[in-house]
Amino acid sequence: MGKRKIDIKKINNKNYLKATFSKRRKGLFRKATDLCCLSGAQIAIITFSPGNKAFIFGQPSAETVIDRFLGEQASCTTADHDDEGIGPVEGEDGHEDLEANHDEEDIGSVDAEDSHEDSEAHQEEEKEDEAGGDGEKVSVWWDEPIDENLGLDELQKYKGLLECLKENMASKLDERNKREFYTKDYMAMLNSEIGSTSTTCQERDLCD
Amino acid sequence: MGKRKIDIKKINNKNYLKATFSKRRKGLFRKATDLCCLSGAQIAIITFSPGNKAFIFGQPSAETVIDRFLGEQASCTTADHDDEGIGPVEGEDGHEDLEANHDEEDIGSVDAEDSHEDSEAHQEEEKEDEAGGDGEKVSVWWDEPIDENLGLDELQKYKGLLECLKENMASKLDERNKREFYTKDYMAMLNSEIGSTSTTCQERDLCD
DNA sequence: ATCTATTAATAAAA
DNA sequence: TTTTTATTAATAGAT
Repeated sequence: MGKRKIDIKKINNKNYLKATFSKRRKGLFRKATDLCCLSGAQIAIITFSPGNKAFIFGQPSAETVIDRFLGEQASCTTADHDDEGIGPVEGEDGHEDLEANHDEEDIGSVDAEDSHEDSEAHQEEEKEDEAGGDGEKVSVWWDEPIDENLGLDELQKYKGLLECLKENMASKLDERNKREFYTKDYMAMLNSEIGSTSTTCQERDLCD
Repeated sequence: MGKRKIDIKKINNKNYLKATFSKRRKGLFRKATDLCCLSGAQIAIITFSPGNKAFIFGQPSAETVIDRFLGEQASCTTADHDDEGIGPVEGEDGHEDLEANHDEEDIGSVDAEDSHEDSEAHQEEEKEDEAGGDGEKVSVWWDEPIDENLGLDELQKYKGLLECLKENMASKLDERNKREFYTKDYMAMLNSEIGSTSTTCQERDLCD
């Protein structure tokens, strides 16, 4: 879509890569915005740039959608012997496929509510340090500090999420690992300090 | 981008909504594919259609990226008094913003590895029930049963994830809720049956 | 960072 | 429906 067609293959020139990632990441989020506004879909996008920086999109919030996804993943079909999909996500149709395995996506009942939710989909906070801010940009809800999205009411969902994750894992672990997981890790969690606000989890090497 | 420009506002016509969601959801995933291939970024997209069906995109897998996101969220800045971003995600640059608050995204060191990963980004599994399958479509890794992605090795990450979530929540809860959360929910988890493979989590009403 | 030539995505029609 | 076409939208390369 430019002055010349490019191959979709790894870009090695660093400057070109940077420019391309920036442009296309914004384009991706814009597409997600449009899709949310048009259809009322809930979408979360987590992007780790080549430099390992996170860019998050979420409608209504990334956490909300992630929780829903993880919760539904864990809530139902946790059998480990069949090879069909999970299929816990069903609103009102009669299908049973969680993923889009065929073209007819599904829509559900949406024509009952009229068009009155395109405004709440534009709560921008994009801080662009460009010179001439002519103010024609509308608000987006991505690129905001994650803490903003982690309101206390989100915590209620984490409670359920953790339970769901537990169930999901429990069904996958063999007895030995189950025992180890439950006893060691959960007990460690219970016994650990919970008052300090800046405890770190040494799963990643990104914070030192 | 069609024969006529459309407003980006809620579509009420059900058939049009269905067609539009389908087309644009595919377009969104295609854009994500391109961005991954071009830049080597890790991306996860979780989409709940208006009919509450989930469509998942993930490179290398949705779970991988989600885990990374939740882990980094929880691992660092869990203070609840300042209004700046979290900023735990730093690869090698000197920046400190987790979210894209300015245009210069960041890239990192990527020119070391040559272009040899456009092939692994195309493991399609899209089961299209179209008549003339001329086989010119390449593989994608979205739309696959989630169980496929939930290999046992993913479970290792959930262990860390749960710890991180715990830390993240602990710093947010006030003492009363902390006590309740830790004692009630975690103890319930510890005491619950973990052998049955199809336990359900009653957080959602999607599975009955 | 902005502009513009060009390709890519897609709304409406077939 | 799926496919085709007329248009708009996204963006590669240049400024």
